[in-house]
Amino acid sequence: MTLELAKQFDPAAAQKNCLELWDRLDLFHAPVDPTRPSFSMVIPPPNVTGALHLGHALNNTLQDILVRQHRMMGYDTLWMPGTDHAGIATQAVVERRIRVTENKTRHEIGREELVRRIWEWKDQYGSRILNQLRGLGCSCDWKRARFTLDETCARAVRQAFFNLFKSGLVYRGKRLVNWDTQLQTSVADDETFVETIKGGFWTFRYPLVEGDGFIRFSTTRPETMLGDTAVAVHPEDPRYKDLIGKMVTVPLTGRQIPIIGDAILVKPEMGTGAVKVTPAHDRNDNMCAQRHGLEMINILETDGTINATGGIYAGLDRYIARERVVEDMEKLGLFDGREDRDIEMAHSDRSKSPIEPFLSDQWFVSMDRLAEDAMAVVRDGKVRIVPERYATTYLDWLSEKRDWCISRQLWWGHRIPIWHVRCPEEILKNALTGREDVVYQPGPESGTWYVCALADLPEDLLGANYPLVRDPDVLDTWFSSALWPFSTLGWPDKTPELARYYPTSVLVTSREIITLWVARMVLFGVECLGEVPFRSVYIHPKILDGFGETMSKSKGNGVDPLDIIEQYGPDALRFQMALMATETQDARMPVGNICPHCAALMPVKQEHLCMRTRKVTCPGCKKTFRPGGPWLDNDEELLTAKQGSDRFEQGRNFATKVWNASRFILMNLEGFTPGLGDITTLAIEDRWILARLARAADTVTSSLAEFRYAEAMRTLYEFTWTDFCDWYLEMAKGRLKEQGTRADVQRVLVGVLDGLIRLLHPFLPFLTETLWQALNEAVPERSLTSGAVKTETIGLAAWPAYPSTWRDATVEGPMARMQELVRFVRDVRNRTMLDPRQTVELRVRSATGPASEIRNLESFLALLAGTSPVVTGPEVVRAKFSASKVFSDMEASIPLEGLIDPAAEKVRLEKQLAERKKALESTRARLGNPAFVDKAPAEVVAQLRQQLGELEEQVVAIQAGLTDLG
RNA sequence: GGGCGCUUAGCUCAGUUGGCUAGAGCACCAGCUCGACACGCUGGGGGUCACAGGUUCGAAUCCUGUAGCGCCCA
Repeated sequence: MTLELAKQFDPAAAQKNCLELWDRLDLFHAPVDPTRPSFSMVIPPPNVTGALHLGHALNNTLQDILVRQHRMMGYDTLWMPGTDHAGIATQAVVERRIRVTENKTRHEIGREELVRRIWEWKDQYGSRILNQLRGLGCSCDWKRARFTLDETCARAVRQAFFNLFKSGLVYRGKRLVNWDTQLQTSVADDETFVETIKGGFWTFRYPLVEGDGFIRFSTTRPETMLGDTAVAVHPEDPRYKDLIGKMVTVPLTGRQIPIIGDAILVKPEMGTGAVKVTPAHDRNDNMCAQRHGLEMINILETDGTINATGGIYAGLDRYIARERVVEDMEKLGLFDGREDRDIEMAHSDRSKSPIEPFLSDQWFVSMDRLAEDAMAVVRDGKVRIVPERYATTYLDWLSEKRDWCISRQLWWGHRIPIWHVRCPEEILKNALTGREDVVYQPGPESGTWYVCALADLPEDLLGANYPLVRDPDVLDTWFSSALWPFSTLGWPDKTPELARYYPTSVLVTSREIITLWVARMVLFGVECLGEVPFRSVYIHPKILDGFGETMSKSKGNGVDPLDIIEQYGPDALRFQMALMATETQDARMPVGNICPHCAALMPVKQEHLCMRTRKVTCPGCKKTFRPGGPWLDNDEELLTAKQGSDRFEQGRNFATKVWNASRFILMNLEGFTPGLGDITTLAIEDRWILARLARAADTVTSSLAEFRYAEAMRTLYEFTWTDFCDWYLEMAKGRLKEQGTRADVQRVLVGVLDGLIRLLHPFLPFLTETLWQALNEAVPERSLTSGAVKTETIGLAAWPAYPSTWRDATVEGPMARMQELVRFVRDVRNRTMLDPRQTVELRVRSATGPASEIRNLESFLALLAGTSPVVTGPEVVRAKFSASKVFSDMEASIPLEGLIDPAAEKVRLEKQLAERKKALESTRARLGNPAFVDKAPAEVVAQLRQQLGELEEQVVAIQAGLTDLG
């Protein structure tokens, strides 16, 4: 019956044991049980080669809390885990390795070999982050784990693309990319770096077609004149206003182009106030061209030489062409000078060569109708976004209806299922008649076709004369991520899982991904299945460091959750994550360096970031170490600090508190018998803790239903620490010694603990499971309510819900009064340094009602405050030289002649008096205001009147106390 | 440039439809090794709720403006 818990909770051992237990019981595997309501979620798939960071810890803790709670509530619960192939990031990592170790580019290695190497890499590191999530306690259905590039997901991608293509929603168009002329490939924005180089700023003139006038403009890239299709001026600029709509001639090509007005592109104060527009070779010009429907002329070959469009300049490198163009313009008398200028220029990370904006063929998804549909489901509440303000982010972005560029010039990813062919249409018709799995659409020139298929097509499908050529590009990673809520469930097959768990219940994610991911999932869910992918979206805050900056390893302000787990345990980490999840959009966490010698925590300062400081001295042990940061090497001499935060102490301390309270209860179960009788016959203190528990359970349940994690966590913290440990447990200490009360106290203690750890389980799974196992052994029958039964794992125990009749307000008043008196006596004891063993005489003047309540709970005043029998009633008088305090409806005093310092006591009372007088004045003023009495609700007025009376009495009482002190 | 958020105790933050004398954790001060817990117990000090207007009987809370900080998207 009794079972002694270890003196200390051991988070690492608990983690290990619980993970084994849950695995053995298959707790996380979703049963697909149609007899129960379902609750399902898909994980935002982390990058397959990534490692757990604090953002993951937050995101996944919040998901796990919901999942565990719903599992306990009896739902058929699925949390679908998995990873994302993260096209660019992953390919870049492997390419970089190959470059470093073998000094080869991907072109030298070849497509097939590179992809093979990336798979190898993925197999090696792909499970790392999932294992880290498991260590965090995430109750994902690991057996169903998916990868965005696996077979199942690939089928979904293929089907979705096919459907979109068939509906005409996929088209091929031109777009500017970052072009690396050396490697002859496009590179992503994050694979470029900006470097300032010395360049020029040339000024030229274009002649007007009509008349003798000119328009002057300046440029840093004269050769792009060959591709100009307009000259832009500000529409309000008085110098040029009248020229808008007129034509000018581009001298070197003879082309006639318009002068247009564009307030976005043109800043009138810059240069001459006129700008040439080269839509095919400049990002801003390109957007301008889209606004005005301008022609886009490409003047470059892929190697950076001028193409045939450039006429006499064709074949020249662009920089040679630049010089020639300037010379030729000068000969024409249209060159007006050159200034030196520093130019911020993008360079390729890999080849270090300057990036050329380059117009290339890309695949797009047409957003118009899809966006409309995706907006509609949020507008009419089929998808609810929490907090609500993020619905605006979502709707604003979708309303731009920017077509989605889905092709990427990469090798790692889902290859676009398009084959290019040039042939007469009859050939296609003949070959494909009757086939449902292949569709084709005309290409840019007559006789060219795009063929899309559900399964790979052989090159010779149309015979040797008409070879099919597979499109080389892969799909944007977000394309496969957008299908995640249903691709993971087996779509396009009609699987039992899909029927059971789609639409999913909730998506938990962060704000920066609303447009990239959330919107696209809705888009595709509605398009592919005709049903939204999730009912709610919860957007959680972002964790920043103590300076309000984004955490990152490269800055050296990043807390690694694995270090936190090691130092404080997974439950402490989760506790803090839950507490940080408030409605705000950022949450700060001051970061510290942990001294590698003595483990003291030293706050990270601005000057420590980004490797700016190489060495610091520990304030504790005076030894030196290196602050945490993106150090490349290991310094043999100087140890590098891990980083942490003292914030996690609260969680660790809380876990310890729960552990110790449980330990106390289990120690005191000698003679325990189950069977708590009628609640209403219990002692007031028992009914009080049950009322508090019922209230806490209710708050936790309703808070979580609204994603108010912090409120739920705080409620449990306060209930546990204050109500249960500070008060109920302390009161129980006396009652456990008395035969009359012992049985009931034991039952209430155990029953409350049982409910408490169930409520805590979603937050602190390891601690609570460990305690649950101990309780199962020591007290199999313990629940406060008949419905709850002992289960093999707390993960399947019933979620607590107590009768509303337990929330008994009539017991809370007397208890609060008793607590106030205890605090008063303790305060007096502290101030007067009374011997703790010496009892004190407490006198309480109050009406007869409160007086009898006080007498009821008198034993606790003796136990907790060390009072001798309390004197209470309306006639009680204060002794001279008393410590006293007035409460709303009572005045307490302790005769202390010779023990207190009258002068100090007077200071205290003066202060109290001032407070009350101030309150009294403002209360009088408010009640004296006829408008208030007239307009405020009656109960507010009545309440204030009562308060006025109390304050008046209090002032009189305090003044009398002062007089008594002489 | 557009959108959004924040400014409450020394620090980090709660404060759900406006209504008791504004709360917590850490830090601080004083005192406690009394068999659950020093990762603890007891008590205490500490705030002009960024600033200026406005609405209201009543504003930390609603509105407008100002200042500062920050996040996201371009």
